[in-house]
Amino acid sequence: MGTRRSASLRCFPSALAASPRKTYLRLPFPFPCMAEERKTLEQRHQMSDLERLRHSAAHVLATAILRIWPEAQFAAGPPVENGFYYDLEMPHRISPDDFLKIEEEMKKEIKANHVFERTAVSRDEAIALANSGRLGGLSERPGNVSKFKIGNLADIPEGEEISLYKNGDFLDLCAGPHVMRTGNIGAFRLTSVASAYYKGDEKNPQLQRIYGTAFKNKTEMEAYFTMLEEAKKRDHRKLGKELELFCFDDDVGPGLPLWLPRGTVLIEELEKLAKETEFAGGYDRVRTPVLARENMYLTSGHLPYYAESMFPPMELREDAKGSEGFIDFTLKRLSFDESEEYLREAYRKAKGTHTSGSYVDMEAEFEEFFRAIPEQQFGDASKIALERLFLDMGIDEAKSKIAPPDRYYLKAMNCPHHHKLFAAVPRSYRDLPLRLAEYGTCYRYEQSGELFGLMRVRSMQMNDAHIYCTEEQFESEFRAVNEMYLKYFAIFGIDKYVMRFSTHDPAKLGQKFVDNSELWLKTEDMVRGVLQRTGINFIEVPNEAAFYGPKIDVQVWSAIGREFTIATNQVDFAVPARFGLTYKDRDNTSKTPLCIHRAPLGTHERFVGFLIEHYAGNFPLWLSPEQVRVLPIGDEEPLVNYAKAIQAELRAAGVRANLDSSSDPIKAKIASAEQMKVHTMLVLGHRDLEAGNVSVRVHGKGNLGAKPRAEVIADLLAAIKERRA
RNA sequence: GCCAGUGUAGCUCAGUGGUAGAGCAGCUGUUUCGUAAACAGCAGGUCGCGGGUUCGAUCCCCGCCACUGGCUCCA
Repeated sequence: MGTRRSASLRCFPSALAASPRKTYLRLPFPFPCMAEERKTLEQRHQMSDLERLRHSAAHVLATAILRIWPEAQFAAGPPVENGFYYDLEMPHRISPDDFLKIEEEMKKEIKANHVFERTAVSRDEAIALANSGRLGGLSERPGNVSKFKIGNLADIPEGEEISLYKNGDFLDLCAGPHVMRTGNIGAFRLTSVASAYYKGDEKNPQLQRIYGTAFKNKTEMEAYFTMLEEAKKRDHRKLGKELELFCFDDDVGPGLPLWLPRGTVLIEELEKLAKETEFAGGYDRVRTPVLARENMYLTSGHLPYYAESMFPPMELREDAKGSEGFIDFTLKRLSFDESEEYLREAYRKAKGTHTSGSYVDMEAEFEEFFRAIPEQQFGDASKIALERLFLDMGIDEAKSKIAPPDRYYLKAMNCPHHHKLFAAVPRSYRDLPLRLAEYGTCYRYEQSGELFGLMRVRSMQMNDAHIYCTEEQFESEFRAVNEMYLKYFAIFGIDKYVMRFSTHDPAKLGQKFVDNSELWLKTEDMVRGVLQRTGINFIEVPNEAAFYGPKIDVQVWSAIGREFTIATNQVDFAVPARFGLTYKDRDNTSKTPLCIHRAPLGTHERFVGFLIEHYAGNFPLWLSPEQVRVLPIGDEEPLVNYAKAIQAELRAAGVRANLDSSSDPIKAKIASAEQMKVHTMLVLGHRDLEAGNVSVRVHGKGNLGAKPRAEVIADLLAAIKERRA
């Protein structure tokens, strides 16, 4: 059996949960930025000038730190999308207060304009230097071995040249490339400290990571920081509070957003858009509950491997302590036919010893145990190990504690429910394609450290649908889905996007991927063909497919150039079979449909978060939480009546129009409307009343002058109907 | 979950080992005004929560919770 990761199900939209922090730190394909992923020589040659410069800046950073803390041990210091970092270990905890001091040392190093000298050494020479503490140091450091460098050396394949780089006194194990001289680093700044595991593995020591950025010159660096300022101003968490869109509350729980009326408007407008689009595309709407019995998730395969990302189950029987379903499932997965009875007993024993522990804890422990045993040796060795581990409790006693549980889980995805709807009615080929759409709310127990405003939440509403179709229908269905994406991009003014098309790894058929080479290749060809023929901007990413079929992650860029992964589109030719979904074909045989998972708007939470940044809170009229505010100048009765009549007319036509009847002066009324980014302000004074006009002021555009009332209202209605930008 | 930082009024933020302030918002008056803020008064806080040190803690220490920046994770 595979590792936990490869065995885990990548059901529906993996990307919905992707951290934007991480996604927008990703370098453009195909250059991987992760230090943990060793770059090939070829990739190193492709390093851009800026990346070289930043990589060199990392060496200068290390040099500076050693001047202050000579005992520091360095691990890896690569360039990343927005700068560079260097990981290090030392007793002193670096804080931003130390930055000034470090930057001063860095400046000296840059001013000295040292050459980056490259030397090739043998592995033995490199190891000797590491043992003397020289690698990642300014001089030899007896007793202070360059331990991380030794670890890095081990990752260099035999036959690859081992090179060192030296700038001034600082000597480092490094494959390069670098700029010519330290003086080529035109501008730099340290930006933050963080922690990171050595080689990205949580079993390794935790290191201090110093982040910085560097540029050719000061002007470019200033532009970068200006962009960051703009991003800060557009931060969806800040705007969400200021514009009264959503909030969080401790008593409700972390990661559970509460939607205020203004934010609810955004979500409902998105729903309206999706409903119209999907209705036109032949979708049927369905509704399913937010929870389901454990058994369904055993069928789908989400339990036990996904359990830790689901909210703990609700148990309807207090005495429920065992999990027959889990045992069945585990046995089925592992094919332990011979030792089935034995394992059952062992597991019951284990359960018995953990009566107070939670199901999830128990399960994790059990699984960890399984993983520890190499596949080939599972037979006898497993029996012995199980026996040792789960020895104490007698079988009878364990049995007596077991009662079949009735356990419910909050749904983490909608697909299993939809599969049940497919199965609810006998299906014929005439019913296909069947497109079931639901904006179902899903609950995922994201780790506390992952939560991030609306971008990573624990309750999320997905713009979800599953399309069940035949292979013959696949192309046109898939094409229609892609066209839907493009339509949405046009509406939201998203002019930069890329579809990351992930395919399977032929070497991992049967392990990471469903073992049906023919179907994979066929489906991938279909997907590739559609992408090519529709002229969609896509890149192909090998080996990253979902286990049950190829997938497409949709990445978009906001107006200020930050990248978000908002949606995933996946082809599933495996799970419908697990659910036994079939339709009767023309030839009276039962066949299993293909399933396309799609959610063009992703989760409404993340999409709204994206839109807040994209529009900087200045939503187009159709989306605007408050489309119109009527502002009478003064509160004399005839004027107020005129204002009320206009508001009523707009409301009757479905426009979100409010009236500011306070006694504030008109300047103050305008100021507060502008502050809330009300799209259109209708200013009414005596002159307007007498002429039957309204004076129009649009947020961000200022006063547009007086126009006849009927004309203004007609214009507003047209702009809303067309979803004008 | 891990590392680090932060937590004072609805919001933005001052502040102190002797139980707290400002601006905006809110409320009540006055003001009746033509495109980003008229004036006055009032009210508003268990200083995140729980322990500890102290004669006394919002301040110092410990634990917890939440948020922020990263790491890990992400069907």
